[in-house]
Amino acid sequence: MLLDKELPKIRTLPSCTCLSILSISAAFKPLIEFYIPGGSIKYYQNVLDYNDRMVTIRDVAKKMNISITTVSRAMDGYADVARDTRELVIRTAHEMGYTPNRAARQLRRQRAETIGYILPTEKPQFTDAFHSEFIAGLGDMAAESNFDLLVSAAAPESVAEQSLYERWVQGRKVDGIVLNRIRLHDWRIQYLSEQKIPFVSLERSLLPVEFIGIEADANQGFLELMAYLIHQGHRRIAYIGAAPQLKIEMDRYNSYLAGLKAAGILPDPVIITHANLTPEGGYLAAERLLRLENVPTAMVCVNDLTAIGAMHAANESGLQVGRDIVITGFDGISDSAHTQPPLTTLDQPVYKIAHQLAGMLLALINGQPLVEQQVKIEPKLIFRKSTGG
Amino acid sequence: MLLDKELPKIRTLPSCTCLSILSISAAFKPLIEFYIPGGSIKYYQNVLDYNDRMVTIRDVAKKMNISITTVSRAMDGYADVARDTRELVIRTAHEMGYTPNRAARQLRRQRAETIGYILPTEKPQFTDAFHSEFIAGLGDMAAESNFDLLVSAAAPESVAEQSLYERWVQGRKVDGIVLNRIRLHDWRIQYLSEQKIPFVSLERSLLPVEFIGIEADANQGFLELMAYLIHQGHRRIAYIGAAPQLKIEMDRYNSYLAGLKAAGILPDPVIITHANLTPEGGYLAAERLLRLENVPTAMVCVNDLTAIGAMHAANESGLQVGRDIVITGFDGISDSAHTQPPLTTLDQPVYKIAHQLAGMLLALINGQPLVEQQVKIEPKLIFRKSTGG
DNA sequence: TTGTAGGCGTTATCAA
DNA sequence: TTGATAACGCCTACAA
Repeated sequence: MLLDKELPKIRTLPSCTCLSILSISAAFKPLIEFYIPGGSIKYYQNVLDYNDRMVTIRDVAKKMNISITTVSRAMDGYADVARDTRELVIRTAHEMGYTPNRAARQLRRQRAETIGYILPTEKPQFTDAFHSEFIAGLGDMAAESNFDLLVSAAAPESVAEQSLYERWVQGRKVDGIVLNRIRLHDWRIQYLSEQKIPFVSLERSLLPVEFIGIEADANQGFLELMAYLIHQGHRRIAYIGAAPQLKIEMDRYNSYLAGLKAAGILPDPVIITHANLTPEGGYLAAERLLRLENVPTAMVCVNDLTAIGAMHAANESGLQVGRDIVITGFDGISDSAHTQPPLTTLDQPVYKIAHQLAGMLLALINGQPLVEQQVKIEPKLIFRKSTGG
Repeated sequence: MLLDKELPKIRTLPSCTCLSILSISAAFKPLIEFYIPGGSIKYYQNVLDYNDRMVTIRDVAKKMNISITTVSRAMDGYADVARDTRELVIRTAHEMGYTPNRAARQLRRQRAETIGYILPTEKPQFTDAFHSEFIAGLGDMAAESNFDLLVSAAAPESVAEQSLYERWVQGRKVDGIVLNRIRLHDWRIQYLSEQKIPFVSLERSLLPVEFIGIEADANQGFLELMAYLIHQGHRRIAYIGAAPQLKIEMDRYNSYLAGLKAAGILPDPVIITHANLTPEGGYLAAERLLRLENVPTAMVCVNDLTAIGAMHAANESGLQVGRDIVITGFDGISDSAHTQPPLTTLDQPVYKIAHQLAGMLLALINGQPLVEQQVKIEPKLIFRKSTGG
């Protein structure tokens, strides 16, 4: 089957990012049988018949007349290979198109070379641009260190979520985990701490556990936003939040309250409401608000998707957003620029945040010292038409 | 280091989906050194100190007093294990929390157990909901067969794209590939055919290569859509398409022309324009159209994102979409329900399409017979406010 | 129907 | 500074 193989052509291999979906459940593969005319049964194995074999470390070693050990160490950058040897090895490997076999390496190293992230959503159809950007950021950084990023989805506080984390941790599917949408008393943080598996998080919890990660400081921007609205003359400002046990909800809600307080406005529980971070949720919440006797003149939403839903509801009620009512978001997802009217929002550099977060996690995994354990980021206020002006 | 380990608790393992990002470039890991007081140097290896070892096939075999062979075959569903043995093995494995080690399996099988998909975009920040759903669909199906899905991004017809496909194919990163956004004369199809690596595609090319995949039939829906617009009285219907070498562009454009023809309307090249499937592109194209002397009264867009951008432009020109001008999309992404006004579109079940596509690819990879090689799907017309009504 | 043994490609240990 | 060798966990040809 193997022909005299031609070596792959020389090519540069720019680093790249790849998403990969994998299943964790045990593999019970269906049996495939072949009924041979003679009557015997064979197991069909593999149809692929590529035209050449993979280039292995042995091929490189043989070509250079050195041992595979040396090749391996040279490639991995160990100090105990002669400078010349290393350079030659790397060049030759490159020319031959050799890439270390990932499976073999993982098997030997007993590391997954993978970091994990579990989307806090019901379905894997994550239509929130926040998630896409977040994943892209994580993935790119992981790729830079030749790590995989494993992503799955599970509803927050569900049984599925718990068993997913357990499987990833206990089954060594991942060497570290990125957390997002932290809850105030988050079992995940406690669990991962106990299991002594490296993790980082966007937002901290209230648990007395050392926080390593990034925190977006909603306060400053929110105060500015509220001040702006109040300066415009708004006194009846509604709030559409998320589940109260979320850290972001607590932060943003508190900032909302602080904004009111700064202007001497008493919060009205009637126009303080909670949705679920989706357009659908925002739509329903806004609909309710708009049916009130004393309709609010502004709606401050906990994220952009909620705001998009709220705008939908407002429009349906015949209100022109930006003129009859004012709506704001939070996140700065790219869609927010193309809503009608474009959405005023607090812009977070989601991609960059995720990128840095993954970097911190990788440092943790590799036992490297972290320059900053706790990073703070200030979202930037972007004024668009949804708040008039 | 290893303590007397407690066996993991019993738990059910529902199948799950995971995205994983991985880098393909050769791994030149930075050297990490340890300066020990004595003066010697040690190589830092692994910080993790989990509390127990992984459960291997040997553990299961030992516990049951049978050979690992039997365990392996029972787990894989081979026919030559006694029914009782198999059941006992599976139950025991389950109880012990045993999951076959993926790396070892891949190494031995010489298969990546991975299918690949390269996003036809510049950046990995895929903000198009179409992509998210497509990926989710692929991933879920892959997961069902315990396959990974490798995802990366490269601009169509770029050098990066070509080298990415080459690396995946030649380096055996994937066992099969899913293609999307087919070009009329698509080098990928020719290349993958030559390399004899299994692949499936959404849309076919014009190349004389056997087509295995799914094709969305734009024609019927588009004709209905055009008929509807014309029935509403529209005579000047603009078209905002994509790059002309795309198969979807050809199909949808032809359907647009057919729709005009059916009503005896001559196409006007001035209001036939091309964008790039993004909101930004749609915005720019629509802006140009709206500056014409003889402004079109309707804009038919090649996809939802283009339509969203077009709506943005129309709104900025002071036009009320649905009343002053009519705009339509294609895809039925979830955002399209929350635009202002909600978008009339041709809805494709993207998730389901991707799911089925991956299923076909897996069958191909496993040498299983395909029930249907060529599947046709008819997008459903969804009328919303963007076309009045 | 079950068990034995060899090897997939890599890295780590130890000796040279 | 280098090389021989033994695992890592799994699958499978072959023998029993």
